[in-house]
Amino acid sequence: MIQAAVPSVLQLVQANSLPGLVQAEIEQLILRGELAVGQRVNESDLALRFGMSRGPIREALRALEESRLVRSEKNRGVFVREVSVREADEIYDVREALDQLIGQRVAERATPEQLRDMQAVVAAMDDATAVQDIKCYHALNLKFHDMLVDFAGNARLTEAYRLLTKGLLLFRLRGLQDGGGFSVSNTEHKAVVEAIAARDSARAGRLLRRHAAESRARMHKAVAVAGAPRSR
Amino acid sequence: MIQAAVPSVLQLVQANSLPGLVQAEIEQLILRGELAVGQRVNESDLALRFGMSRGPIREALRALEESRLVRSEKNRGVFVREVSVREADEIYDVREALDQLIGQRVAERATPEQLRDMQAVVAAMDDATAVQDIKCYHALNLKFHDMLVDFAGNARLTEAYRLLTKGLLLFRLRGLQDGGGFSVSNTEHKAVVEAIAARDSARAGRLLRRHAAESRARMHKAVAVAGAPRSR
DNA sequence: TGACTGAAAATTGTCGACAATCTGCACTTA
DNA sequence: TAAGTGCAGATTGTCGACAATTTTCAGTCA
Repeated sequence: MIQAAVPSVLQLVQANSLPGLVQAEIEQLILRGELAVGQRVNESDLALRFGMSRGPIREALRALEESRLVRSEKNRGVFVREVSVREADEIYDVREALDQLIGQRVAERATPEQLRDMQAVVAAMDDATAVQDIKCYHALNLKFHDMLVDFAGNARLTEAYRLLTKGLLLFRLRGLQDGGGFSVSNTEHKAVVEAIAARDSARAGRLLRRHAAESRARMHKAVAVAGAPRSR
Repeated sequence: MIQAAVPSVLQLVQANSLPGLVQAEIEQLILRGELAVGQRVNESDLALRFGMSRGPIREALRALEESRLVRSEKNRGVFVREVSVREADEIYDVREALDQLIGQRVAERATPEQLRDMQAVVAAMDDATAVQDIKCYHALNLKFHDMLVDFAGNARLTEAYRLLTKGLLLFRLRGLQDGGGFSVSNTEHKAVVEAIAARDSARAGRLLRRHAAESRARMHKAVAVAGAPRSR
């Protein structure tokens, strides 16, 4: 059981397939911005980089295409997907609906331990705000929402939500940072956690939806400030 | 433009990649039940069947795995996914949230022509009900919901919704038909279309969500009647 | 100078082959 | 008879090679 908690590399390789592993690897490359948005992804390069043939790479890229992180043009290769403002807006529209559901379910189902975990992360974000450590804050913010969707206890919901989140991450890679207020954001987090602690399902849902809406508004503001970059 | 509306086979093959084509083909095989739920999918067989090597087949299967229509076990092959009652329930939970959003957006955005299309389908379902043509009714029902999500005008929403719908389709393939009432279902459809026609966004959303909830209840009823089949 | 042509290079798409692994079955043994 | 063992066949995982296509770029001509 202790071993299962921290699987060895051997176990990882044995359990997961090679294409699955490189899929995760390439995904990180994209999400960390090491593969630029819009850039073409060269199969041979990746094969060389990971020390394998192009077969597994192609399989991984097909999977990534299905999860909309890359798009593929016949005979021209696959490209890191560019997410437009319009598409980010669409994503937010869906995300608001899902966040409401998440808030409700977490309020209904979160264990006391999970509740403590959430409060801890929110407190950590307060600390990060105090020192103006924006990078740390962002990491914690991602973690917070990841926890929430996990604690909602619905695998399909998690899956759908993560898909959307990746799309948004991809959008942010296009260069615009969050528009100002990140202490504001944590105030919203606190209100959500409070509602969850009070087991007020409806309120938690409403607040988390509103949080998503505010986040979307901040995105729009950032876009406007950035001089309305190419709107496609 | 006329050609674009009905693309020739040649154009299809030129535009879409081979793996993409067989992906769609295999998906149909699964959704039409020709590949039994839980069954192992043999790569060589498929390669032979489609007259190509295993490479493109494997790529297609990876994509299908990402869209959760199959699962893959290392060195053992890929299997048509079995969707449990529990998972179907999870899907419905998400679907309710999305249906509400769909109802709202369609009420806001549907063109008069689209409205007429919806009314026509609902009328056709009435006809199917009159003749007790359950097969036709189901096809129309799928079409109706497909139209709705399209008319909501949000590509990401469409994508997420279709993913869930496929999961539900897969669940139904496990053998249980809808529990009774299918004229009841169309009454709900009519109410939704009415709200849309009245441009009452909130009501359309509420009604479509309720319709999903009723559908879920019918599913549960059918499962209970079918003697609580293995719950995994 | 600028646009066009065409060959060379690079890249993707597909295939067949072989290694690694699993499955089924006959055989052995207690 | 029942459990275990080991071999043969089937199946998946990966690779290197070649065909098809696109891209690049030098050379040509108006």
